Amino acid sequence: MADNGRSPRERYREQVRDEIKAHAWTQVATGASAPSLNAIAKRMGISGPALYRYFRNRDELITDLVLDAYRDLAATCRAAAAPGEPPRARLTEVAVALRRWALATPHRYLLIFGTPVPGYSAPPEATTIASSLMAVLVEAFAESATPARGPGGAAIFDAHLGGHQKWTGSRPATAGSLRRALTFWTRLHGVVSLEIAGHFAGMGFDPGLLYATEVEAALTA
Amino acid sequence: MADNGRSPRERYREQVRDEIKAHAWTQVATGASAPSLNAIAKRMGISGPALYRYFRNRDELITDLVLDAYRDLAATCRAAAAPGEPPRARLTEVAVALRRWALATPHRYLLIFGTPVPGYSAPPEATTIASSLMAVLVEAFAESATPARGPGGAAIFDAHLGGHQKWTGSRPATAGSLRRALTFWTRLHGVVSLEIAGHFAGMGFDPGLLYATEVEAALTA
DNA sequence: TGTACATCAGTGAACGCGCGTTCACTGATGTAC
DNA sequence: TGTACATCAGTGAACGCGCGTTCACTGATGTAC
Repeated sequence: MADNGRSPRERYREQVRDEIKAHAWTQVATGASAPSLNAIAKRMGISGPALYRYFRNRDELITDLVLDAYRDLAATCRAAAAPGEPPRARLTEVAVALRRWALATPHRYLLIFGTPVPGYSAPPEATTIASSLMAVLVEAFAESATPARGPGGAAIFDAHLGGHQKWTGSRPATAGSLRRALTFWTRLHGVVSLEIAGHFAGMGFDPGLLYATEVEAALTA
Repeated sequence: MADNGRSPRERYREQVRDEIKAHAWTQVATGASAPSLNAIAKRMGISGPALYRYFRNRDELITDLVLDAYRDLAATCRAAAAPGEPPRARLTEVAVALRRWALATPHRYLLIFGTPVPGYSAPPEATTIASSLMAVLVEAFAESATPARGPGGAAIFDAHLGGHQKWTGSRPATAGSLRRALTFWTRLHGVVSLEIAGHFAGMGFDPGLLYATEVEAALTA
């Protein structure tokens, strides 16, 4: 809509780039650990080399996909954490949004958090966005009523975390909030990733219910 | 050692099969989502088609790798759960063994629990072995002093689990034990899989310490 | 112990395929005067 | 408004490569008499 000052050519470029990425996603979605330039071109009714006008090479395409996925997930989680509500409700909603996002586009989730794509290494920018995602959790836990200096091991880990807060991005948080955000995150990922990979398939129970239980437990503990 | 009655030819066959699989593993370990028959053959100083004497096709090789990995992991976990000790100690040791196993051969862990190999679907036997793995946890939790009918959501999930115990294999267990085993497992996986995929890389803290904290929390909760 | 035969591991050529990427090119679109 | 030029999207041919898989074959090993 807001084509602010960009030339028609620039707008066209971006449009085609987006189209390429869209095809890349559907390709990844239908099996294929990583998208193939030639296959995308064929789907678009375009010659293979044409894609090199838009992406320097395959890695750059993947990088773009990864960053887009990260950004979208971060935005989704941030949107889910409505600032008005109490922290616990916010965290629950973030958790729900995360699973919904993962189930809607499992390949996207797996591209980020699954087995690393062979021969490809994520750009540093990805880490930055991941941090901003984590920040949503950290902030909520920081506001949380129970600072929850847990017993035993948790205290040790909190102490250990003292010098390692680079990953929250902006303002510092207590070690306890960092730890809670981190373990909250790993617990969500544990359930979601196993569900997506189909490891609950033969077990008969409802993964959504397991998830809800786990989320509640993680927030209560 | 115990070459019980097997003909020399049979022993040779098995030996070569093992060698092929060994090469497949090192290949998977050095990047490559799935092993390539031709590449393996080249490494073995053998022509490509020769492998078809030992595996019907590529899928059969992968299946063998997957099953071997499952079996090895199950055996490792079972061995770690020394029957003499109290359940809590056993569970801790299983957890430690699991992470050790995963870190020693990340590709093996990821082949089982990571992004599914495109175009390949695990054989039903894999599920069976996975169940036997889970049984180790279930048994320990069943013996555990605190049957821990958790508050709220846990009770709901326990009720839900009522009709879905097919995955423990042999003797039935209480829903509470199943649930605890299951969530224990998802929590371990959450940390281990993120660590292996390199998602703690930029964060500076010690993943082992996080893991220990998480294990303790999971057993205390 | 020796010979005849069956088994079967491994070869080399060939199949069709898809991959990423380069190159010199055509032709349309935009820009400057 | 029209012309000259520059930009740049897209093409088609070609590169070398690796993939899984089949086929007819050679030659060694094991088995039966």
